[in-house]
Amino acid sequence: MGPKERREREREEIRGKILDAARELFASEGYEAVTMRRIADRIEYSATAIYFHFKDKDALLKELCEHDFAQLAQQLTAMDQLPDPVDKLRATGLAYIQFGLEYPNHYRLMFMTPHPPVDPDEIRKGNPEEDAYAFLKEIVAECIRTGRLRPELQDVDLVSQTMWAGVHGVIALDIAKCNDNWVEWCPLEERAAFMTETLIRGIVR
Amino acid sequence: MGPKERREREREEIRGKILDAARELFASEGYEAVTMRRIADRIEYSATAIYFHFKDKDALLKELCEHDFAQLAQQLTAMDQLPDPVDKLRATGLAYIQFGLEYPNHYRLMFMTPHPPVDPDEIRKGNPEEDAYAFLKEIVAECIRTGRLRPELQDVDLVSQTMWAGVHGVIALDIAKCNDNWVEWCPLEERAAFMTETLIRGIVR
DNA sequence: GAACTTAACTTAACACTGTTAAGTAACGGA
DNA sequence: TCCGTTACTTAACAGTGTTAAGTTAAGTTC
Repeated sequence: MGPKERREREREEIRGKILDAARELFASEGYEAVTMRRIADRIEYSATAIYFHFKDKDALLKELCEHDFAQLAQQLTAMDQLPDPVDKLRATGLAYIQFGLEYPNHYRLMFMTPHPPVDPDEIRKGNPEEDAYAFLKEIVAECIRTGRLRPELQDVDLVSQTMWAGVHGVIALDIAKCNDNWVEWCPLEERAAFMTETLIRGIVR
Repeated sequence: MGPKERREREREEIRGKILDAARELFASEGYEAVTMRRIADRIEYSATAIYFHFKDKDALLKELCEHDFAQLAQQLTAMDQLPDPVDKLRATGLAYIQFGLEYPNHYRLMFMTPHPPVDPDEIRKGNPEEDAYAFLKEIVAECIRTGRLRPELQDVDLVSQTMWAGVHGVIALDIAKCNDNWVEWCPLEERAAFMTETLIRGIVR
């Protein structure tokens, strides 16, 4: 169906090129350090060309984050195959920390930087395939349902948010303070393992 | 002793004015949103005048952070009067979260933003009066010494860093995600209490 | 008391940022 | 062939942190 579709495809292609260049630069140097002009240089366009594909720099970031959120959710759902729900919980926590360790700059933008609230229209939560928090909640709910947690723990959100905060604390503190010679840091894997283990010990029956 | 000291005093005075203006603006609007020119406007000086008192914008931030670190340590040490070491640990965790809640913008700069490593010369750690981490370590050490923790837990740093990461996770996630309508957040006090309680239950004998 | 030095500034400017306005060249459809 | 749309470019704007050069007042020295 002719040139109309070809142009659509070309447009999509350069959009992708912009995203790729931005992802690479953001990931290696951080959002603030990267300029529109440098992104444009990478793909041999002028800086203003980007504005024909994205509203502004934040829109670029937002799109990348959405992709990363989905990727995180996908990596976590791999833990769903474990038979024991408490094992699932532990493995999910460790996988979460690993994600942060692997993509620290993405993690910073996703979870350590305040964002404007999401437009209620385009909120599409609850699908564990795309929503890591929904996945976590499902595991916690399963732990409660099968009687693995202390009987007074019935608030799925409270338990989920605390597990999340725990692993977030480990990786976020590491990202912000890894080259801080004030504290003699234990190896990250040790801290990750001990955090998940301690939280789980604190909630299981 | 004459005009020399008066000038020294005057210099100190405007230095303080700059710091006060910067603190107020940083705290209410965040570091990046505040410009040197606006700080200068507040105290009715030109922007360049600031550079006679501080090397650059980062130096301003660094000095403010140092002050805040000391204030945090001071607030935490108030918990030292509690008789029971485990109670101390719990109260310290809650006080830490309260500090973050009270000064979220300071907290962001202190603990959620990567900083260049501290110059080894001017590192002055270990004094619990000024060093919150040293204070935490002392409490954990006391818990271990008095046999309140599980016997296999002998690494003071690992336990301290995990307690820290836990409360950091609660407040850091709240600061970054408080206006995120994706997740239905439990009240912060609930999350704070449950985190400290769960971690403590996970480490006590 | 006049001349000189120094400290504490101010104004002007630089190199950069994200972003927008105005202009241009190529292409598809009538 | 003309026209309008699309996809861009160059030039420019307002704003940033920071520096260079000029100014003014005070203190010091002869």
